Order: sequence, then structure tokens, then C-alpha cells
Amino acid sequence: MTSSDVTAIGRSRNRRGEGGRLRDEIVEAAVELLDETGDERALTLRSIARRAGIAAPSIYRHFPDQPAIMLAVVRDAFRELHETLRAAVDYAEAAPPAPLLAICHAYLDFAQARPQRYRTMFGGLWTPTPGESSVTVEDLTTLGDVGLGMLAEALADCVAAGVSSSADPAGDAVGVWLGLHGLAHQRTVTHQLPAPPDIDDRMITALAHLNC
Amino acid sequence: MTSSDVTAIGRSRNRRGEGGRLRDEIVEAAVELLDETGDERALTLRSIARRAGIAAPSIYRHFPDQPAIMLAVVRDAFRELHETLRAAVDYAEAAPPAPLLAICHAYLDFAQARPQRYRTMFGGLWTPTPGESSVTVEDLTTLGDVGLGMLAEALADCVAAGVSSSADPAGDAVGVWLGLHGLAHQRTVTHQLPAPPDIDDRMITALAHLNC
DNA sequence: TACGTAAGCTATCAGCCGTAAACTTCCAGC
DNA sequence: GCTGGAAGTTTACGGCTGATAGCTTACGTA
Repeated sequence: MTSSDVTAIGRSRNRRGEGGRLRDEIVEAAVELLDETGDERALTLRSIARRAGIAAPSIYRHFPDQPAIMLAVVRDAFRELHETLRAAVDYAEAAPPAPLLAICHAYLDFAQARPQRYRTMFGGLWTPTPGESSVTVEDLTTLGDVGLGMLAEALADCVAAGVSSSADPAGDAVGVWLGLHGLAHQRTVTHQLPAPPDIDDRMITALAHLNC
Repeated sequence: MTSSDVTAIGRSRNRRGEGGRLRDEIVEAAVELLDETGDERALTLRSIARRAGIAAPSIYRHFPDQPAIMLAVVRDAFRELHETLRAAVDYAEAAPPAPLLAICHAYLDFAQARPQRYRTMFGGLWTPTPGESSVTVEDLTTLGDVGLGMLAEALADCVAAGVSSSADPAGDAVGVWLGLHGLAHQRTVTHQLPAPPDIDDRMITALAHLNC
């Protein structure tokens, strides 16, 4: 046993009904670890426990598995992303294409502010082998659909307002999202891209068929 | 020690000057493992050795590190990608935009045929912590530039031939690549995308400003 | 005030990992 | 034929991992 596995002295136990609070602390510790190291391999059961200041087996009170923690982290990140996008589209009440652009930029900002979390969300690596974990697949496939729906709606509004010439807003929204994803994902890996500074708007304009 | 760590009986040692042959076998074993498991965490020194039918420490004759194997795998994959793209553009001698489309489709086909390797190439996760490994950073940033250059050239030809209205072929080529990357990368994660079947050409046409 | 139970801990297991050091085998050239 | 070195092996060490079983502590309720 390593000495760092020993419980931190400062922590005081939660009250009777509030044991669930530790659950949030565990997820929080995992997120911190992910943001700092940028390596989801560093999110071991034990390292998370160390970071949260608890003993490793205490995690099993709140999560059945180690992959279950990853799922919680990713789910949290998706919830945060959806809230961000929702806030962006609510804020931009101006005429199209302003809401669409707001969503797109909010998406890119989200990814840039949390590169490691973004990469983990969409990297697909944390996905556990089916049957070996408590995490089920249907949980995952629908996680990204909310954002896509908002994008499709905003693009349809653009078409209705005459600022987009898209003949298939639903299909083109997927294209817009894939373009955003490529840009966002690559930025999480490197900033060495020889891209022009307005690459964001160029891609969005082209993929959404704006002003054309 | 696990019994599976024992050397396979069948292997016969390489001749005097041909020790380097094992190097290729090691990389090959790593690639097989990556393609099968889809998890770069499975590419451990020992699992690679088991797969190659050798003892684990034998790897150190050919690689200083475990990350060095990953670099070799990724480098190999990039070389293969570049050869594929080169072949595609050589084959398509037709007038623009045929070469551009050929490159793009070859790129997407490459990713779809080797999803795990593609994700590893661009996932950024295998990148070792600087200073802790023999792998240097300058090795990595330039790995993808070759393909980008080919793309830019093909796009410039399109502009010259009047089939693209791009005002900045070099910059837009980056956009095209990012779009392709988003599409290719997301496909390596899931096929559940609600994308129209012609999403590839839609994105390429839009990002490259073809026929417009 | 006594007690049941939630909350978290200690101790421990088996398994895998990367790596170092020293040993064996066998070929190539003198 | 002898010998040196290349090729690869065996053995071993320390450290980390996920997980289980059973213990302690303290709080809310009856």
C-alpha cells in the first residue's frame, strides 16, 4: 500500500441522508483529474479516490464500476454542453442566422474551454466493452442528439427567413455539426493548425449554405 | 508470472544482420491488437510481446520505450495514409474537381477501413508526456501536413479550372480537411449518425465551394 | 437512551504493468 | 575450429490496478 492511499485527515463524514453528496464529489474529482492530466487513463479508481480524499473502496457505495464513473463524467459534460447551447440560443433572440451562429460559437467555445472533457465525450475510448460493465450502450448514442436537434431547428429557421439556401435543413445540420466537431476535436489535440483565423465562420457559412 | 508470458515455441531466431525484422513484427502485432480491441490501452508492452510470440523484454532491443512503439504504429499509419492519398490523386487524372474528390473519398475510405488506427492517429491520447519518453513533439505536428498539402493543391487546381469559387484555396483546404476529419472521426465512434447518405459529397462541395 | 443502519475505512487479494540484469544460443568472420 | 557479438530468453523487482470482505463510527429514530 502506498502512503498516498491513506485517507485525508480533514474530511468529515456526511450526515445520514446526505451520503449522495460524495457521489458528486467523486465525479468532480474525476473531472479535475481529467482536465489536469488530459489523459483518461489517469482516471483510475484509486487516483480519483485520492483526489477526492477518500479511501478507494468507498467509491463502490456510489458506483458499481470504474466505467460507471466515466459515464457519470461524460453525462455531466453533455448536460453542461446542452445547457450552454440552450443559453446561447435563448440569448440570441435576433433574426436568423444569429441564433444558428450563436449555437455554433457556443459549441466551439465549450470545446475550447474544456478540451480534455470534450475529447473524452466524443473520443469513444472510454466506452466500455459491452457486457463487461454496468454501462449500457443505449445510454450513449442519444447523448449527442439534443444539440443536433437545436442545430437543425436553428438552421430551419434560417431557411424560413431566407438567409440559408439549404434544401434539407435536417441533413445539413448534421453536416454543420460534423464540421464543428472536426474543428473542435482537432483543436483539442493541437493548436498548430495552419488555419485562417476566420475558419469557424467560413465553415459554418459554407456548411449551412448561408447568404448563397 | 503468467504462463502466457512464456515464449511461443514456434519462433526461430532471426539471422545475424536481420534482427531488425523483429521490429516490423512488433509493430505489426501492435497494429493487429489495436484493430482488434479498438482500445489503445490494450497496447501494453507485454500484450504486444505475447501477440508477437516473443518475451516482453525482447522489445527493448528495438524500442527504447513503450510510447516509442505507439509512435511507430502511428507513423506507419500516416505513411499508409499518404500513400493511399497519393495513389488516389495519381489515379484520378481527370479534370478538376475529380482529383479533389478522389483525395477526399480516399481519406474517408481509409478512416472507415481502419477506424481504430484512425482514431489513434488523430485522437491525441497516445501522445506521451513530454520529457518522460523518447518521443519528441516535432515528430508529431508535421505528420499530417502532407495530406493537407495535397488537398490544398487539388483545391487550387479546382479554382484555376473554374469549378471552385474559393477565394483562398489554402485556407479553405484546411476547412475541407477539418470537415472530412469530423466525419471520419465520428464514424469511428458510431454509425448511429442520422446523416443523409450523400453527406460526404454535400460537405465536400460546400466546404470546397464547388459549382457555386 | 438504546439501537439499527448509513457512511466510510482497513486490510487484503490476485493480476497486470514497465523495466533492469544476467543468462543462453547460435551465427559470421578470422 | 575459435571466438565475439547479435538475438532473444529467463528471472525478478516494485508499483499500480480493480475489487471483496469485514470492521468502525456516528447519527437519526423509536
